Amino acid sequence: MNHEIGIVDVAKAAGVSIATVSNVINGKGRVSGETRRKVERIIAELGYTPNLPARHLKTNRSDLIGVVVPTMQPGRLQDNPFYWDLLAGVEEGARDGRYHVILTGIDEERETLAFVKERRLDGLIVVGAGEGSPLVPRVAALGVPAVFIDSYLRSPELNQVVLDDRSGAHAATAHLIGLGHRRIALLTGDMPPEQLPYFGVLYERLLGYRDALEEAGLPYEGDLLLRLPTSLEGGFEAARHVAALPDVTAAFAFSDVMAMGLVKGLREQGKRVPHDYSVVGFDNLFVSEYTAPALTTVSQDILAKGRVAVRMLLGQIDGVGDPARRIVLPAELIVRETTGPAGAANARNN
Amino acid sequence: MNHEIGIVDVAKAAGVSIATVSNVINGKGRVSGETRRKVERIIAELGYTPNLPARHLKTNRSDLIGVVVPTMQPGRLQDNPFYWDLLAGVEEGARDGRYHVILTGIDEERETLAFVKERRLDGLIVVGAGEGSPLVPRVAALGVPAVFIDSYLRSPELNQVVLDDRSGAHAATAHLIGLGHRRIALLTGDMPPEQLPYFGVLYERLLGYRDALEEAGLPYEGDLLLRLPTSLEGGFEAARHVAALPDVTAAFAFSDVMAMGLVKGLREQGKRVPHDYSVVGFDNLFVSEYTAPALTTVSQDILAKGRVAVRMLLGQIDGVGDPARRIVLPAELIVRETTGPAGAANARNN
DNA sequence: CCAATCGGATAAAACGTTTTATCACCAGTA
DNA sequence: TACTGGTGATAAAACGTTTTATCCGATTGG
Repeated sequence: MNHEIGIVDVAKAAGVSIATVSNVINGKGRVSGETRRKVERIIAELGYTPNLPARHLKTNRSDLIGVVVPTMQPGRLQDNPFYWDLLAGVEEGARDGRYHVILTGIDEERETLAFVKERRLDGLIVVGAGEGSPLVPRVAALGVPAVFIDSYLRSPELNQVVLDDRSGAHAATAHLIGLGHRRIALLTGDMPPEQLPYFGVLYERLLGYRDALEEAGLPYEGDLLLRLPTSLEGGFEAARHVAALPDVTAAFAFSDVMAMGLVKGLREQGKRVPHDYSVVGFDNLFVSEYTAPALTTVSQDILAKGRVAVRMLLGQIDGVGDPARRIVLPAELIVRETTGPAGAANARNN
Repeated sequence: MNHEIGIVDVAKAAGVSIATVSNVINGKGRVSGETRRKVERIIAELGYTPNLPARHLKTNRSDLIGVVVPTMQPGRLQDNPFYWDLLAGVEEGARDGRYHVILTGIDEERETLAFVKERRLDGLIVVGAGEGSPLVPRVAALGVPAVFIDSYLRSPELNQVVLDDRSGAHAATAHLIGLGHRRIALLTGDMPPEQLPYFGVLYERLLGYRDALEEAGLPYEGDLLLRLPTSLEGGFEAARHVAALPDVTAAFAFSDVMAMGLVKGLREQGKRVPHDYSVVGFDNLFVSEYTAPALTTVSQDILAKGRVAVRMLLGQIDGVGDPARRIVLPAELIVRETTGPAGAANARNN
């Protein structure tokens, strides 16, 4: 007799049909104020809670949106405490729309994405799948509303939200140039150059760097690009190379973790920051303000990124919202203590 | 005619009953090798994928496990890049068991947890709900398998996985004592003392600190406890108080972020670490190795925490596994550069 | 006064599975 | 021969919703 109470029990107790109860729950068909109130009272009394799987079977939906992140995708800033904020933004937005978020890390090569169809996911948010990623066509083929974060995909059919990486990198580089630096090393990450466009985020930052050089009439020199992993260790190792490059007085790292590794590495070489070298990072991690010295960096509002993406996705799901577009979020340069005027070291040396 | 193909289509195409198809899918009833192969072939040919909501309706399950985290719970180290690793561990473990993870941040006071029943979640992982939290009885009342992470709940009925905070704190304190420090400031967080036991993690660390003092025959002095927020800012502010405490030569912070704030604050006061003050943190964040100086801290394997928790939960769901227990994971002291012998400053001053 | 409209409610048919009870068949055994 | 037991397969009854088509007044319009 320990039977979960369902819509039929409510109907019976209220003396109405189950269709009416359903209508009350979903606020759909026509039902008089009086019966509505009665049904609602009964629902509360009985403590009825709907059986969502049943509803989902009938409606062919799931009220679930999937967030897909790469588990170990090379070239991503995988060690960053980056995803959490993003996820927090998504989750918050989804919950307002009575959706829930289902998270899954995927293996680029193998993953079949079958669960999307199986579970009848209502939408998908894909993080960090670049232009060349096999994931992109696979997701598109699913026929499910989707939005890509940090992807810079060329197809105008796809919904995207990205940071204005190019402007951010431009601002960072221009800041260094304004301080008198002429040769600025670049820590780009270690993917092969011909693949760089596939990692759109990094490519855009490279473009921003070039923009700023060009604007200042400075040459873009290939030997200033350091291809090392986008990690603390990579940045640390980069210090050796930076120190060996003649006339280089500044470095721009494409992530804060790299920048932190670099600062540490430079110090171990006996170099001081910003006295001997200026350093700029990218991301503005919450710790970047508290490193010593505090890191000059490009800030992005990751939480907002998540919020914007989910809002866009829900719009797609509900059929409202523009057919497809790319939303670009602003990047902001935050000047702290790792950057200073060029020539300080030279002045001392002379 | 654009009809999603279901189990009936497979059955028709294979010339068998739907029951048989169901059996081969689930590997349940008896079905001959021959027909099994035939059905499997048809399934592949037709590209059939099961409709999970339908299955879930029938089986009254969801193959979903929920992860519940506090959104803004006071006293938690909310800014830490902590949750992501935990979640990664959980997700990995769940996926092996064909479960998926549904994430939700909850508002302690308001949240009704209704979605657990509505969606027929198979299990719940609750993070950081202390002994006094209203969440705990609510989860227990749900009657769903659950495991609590970082909770230190007294009830032996509840499944828990925690770090060995007490031993970790003991090791940290003993390390400082071994270096000759006699008065060690403690950055505990800012919850009122009488509520401290509710934040089990912090309380255990306090106990570990006391253990070490007692072992060394040192007094436990209440005025060494600094009640400031468990954040970078809190640690930063603590520096003023630490500097004002007579004869204090070391500090133990209950999180790395606090420790980092403290180091920064001390430096702004003109104090050097570890020359004037030794500092120990807790957590071993991935950045802690790269701060300057590198942080001495207590390390915990957060990924493993997630993995262990989900394994425990799946055991509960499947009915195997011990009825209920508390798993304690080891903590390890990592000595880096923020700790050094006491008396260095005194020696200089004299 | 008849037809048309409308508000309120309902019966019953799905939705795509799993599962229980049953069946047909055959081989061995009494 | 009749019975038992096992193997392979199936028909049909759920599971708890949503939704479509229908119905029954009562009101309105001509």
